Amino acid sequence: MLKIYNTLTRSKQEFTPKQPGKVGMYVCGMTVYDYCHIGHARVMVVFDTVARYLRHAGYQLTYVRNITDIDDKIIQRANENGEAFTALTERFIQAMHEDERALSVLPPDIEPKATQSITDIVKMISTLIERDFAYVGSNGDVFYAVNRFDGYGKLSGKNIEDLQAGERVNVDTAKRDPLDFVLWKMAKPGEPYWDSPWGQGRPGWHIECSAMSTCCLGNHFDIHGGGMDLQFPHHENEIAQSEGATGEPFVNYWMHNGFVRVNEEKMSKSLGNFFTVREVLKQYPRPDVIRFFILSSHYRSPLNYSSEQLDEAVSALTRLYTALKDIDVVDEVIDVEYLRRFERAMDDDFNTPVALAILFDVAKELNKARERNDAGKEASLATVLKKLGGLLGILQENPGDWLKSPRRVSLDHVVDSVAISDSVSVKIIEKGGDDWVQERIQERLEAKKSKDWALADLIRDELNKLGIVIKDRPDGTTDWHR
RNA sequence: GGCUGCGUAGCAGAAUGGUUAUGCAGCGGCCUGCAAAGCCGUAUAUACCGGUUCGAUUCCGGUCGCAGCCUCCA
Repeated sequence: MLKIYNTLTRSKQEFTPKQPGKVGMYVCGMTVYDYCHIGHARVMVVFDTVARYLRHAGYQLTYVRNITDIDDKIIQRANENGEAFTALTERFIQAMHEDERALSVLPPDIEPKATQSITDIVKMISTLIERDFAYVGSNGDVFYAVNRFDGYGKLSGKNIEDLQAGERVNVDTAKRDPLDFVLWKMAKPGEPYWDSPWGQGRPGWHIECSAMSTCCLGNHFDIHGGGMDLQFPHHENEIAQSEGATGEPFVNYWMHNGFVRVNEEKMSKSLGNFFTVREVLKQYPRPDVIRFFILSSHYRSPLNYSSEQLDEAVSALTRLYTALKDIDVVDEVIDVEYLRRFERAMDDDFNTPVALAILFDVAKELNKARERNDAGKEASLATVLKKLGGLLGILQENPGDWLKSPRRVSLDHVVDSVAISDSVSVKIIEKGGDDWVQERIQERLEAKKSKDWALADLIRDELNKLGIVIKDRPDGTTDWHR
């Protein structure tokens, strides 16, 4: 039985979809004016993993993740660049999709864009005005009247009085109440705009998610996710808008992922302490590495970013891929025991650290089977391991290739480029090309044959220095990996 | 200031009212020409102070420390 921690109730609850067997999930996606950073990667990977698991659990899932392609920051950035805002957003949407692919993130089923949902947004605002939840302010902007909505604050655990007490000084006089937020913003000269009953303008940030989610999934759906920081005000406002407009409950389960931190501090645009996905991929080019790093802590916990952590992910994955090496997986999972343990972990609010620990248990038993030459057991355990890895979006590459691929790229002495994915190309270590390695290994085998251990060890040391590890097989051949 | 949440071994990171998490790093052994990988064994922990309990790291209260939201932010 799947349990999900629901921010709304601050507790783990058994998951019961509205309609048996079907799940609707909406996740707040990116505002596309810059490259995705590791914090964005966490959202993508976490909810991709949730989606994979829900499907594994037998649900027919509709996964919606929106794109915010119009807002103040986009307009500002486009102006700075002297380009059309659409050119800017198109470029970064493409970059985002490249990053996703490089992280083995499967595309959501629907990816609505704010600019393509203006009709629905306008319709929802009209309804809110009709139902007296919204009004036109003295400057022509349309605002949501927060005090009209009784449940305001139920998600973030805030109450209106506290919020009013903590108000900032610069009060927008166009609003009736400082807590009110904008639904439709009038365009200033030169700004992009869409026609509406209230004049030419653009949607506020919060309304687009209300409109897009209810349009794609219905007025009332199962899961809504996003980063912790969206709890307030974004998701609180979404509830106010959607429930105000439809009169129905909006979302049953709210899921929020924790932040990525750098030196115990939130990674964010405003602090400027962020690493973009493509930056990190240059050093750790394999999709599995960043995914493993992200999934190695629970999605609600903080995740500290450091190269040590990514190095550990590389080591851990090397162990798993080493276990999988040279085994043909069979079609069907026979070792159901591990699958059940894995499901028990994932059923407990998507406990990926425990799920990963189970992969290591499988690897250990697999290695034992290998030691006693039990090929049948090896194959069946390799099958479970790959299957479980697949549910987490890892371990799907050919183990031999993976182990030989540069997955922790030293930035020193590099020369040649090699394409890793459509967004990333990585430089290979000088003198470290595959052919060169093969030659050195051949030389070492000759030295070994003539029992010139000193030379053999010298060659091995040289290879080690370049990050290449060699392994003499019992049959006299030598294997290697990076 | 108001509201959340957190504090587990060298590091990362789970879990639990009484019994091995797991990975990396360490130590001893097997294997190996020596290694590597793998296997076997092994050490190190629950911020602090009280309370509840036969027993608390786990529940409750307090102290200290950290993070987040309250303003755009995943």
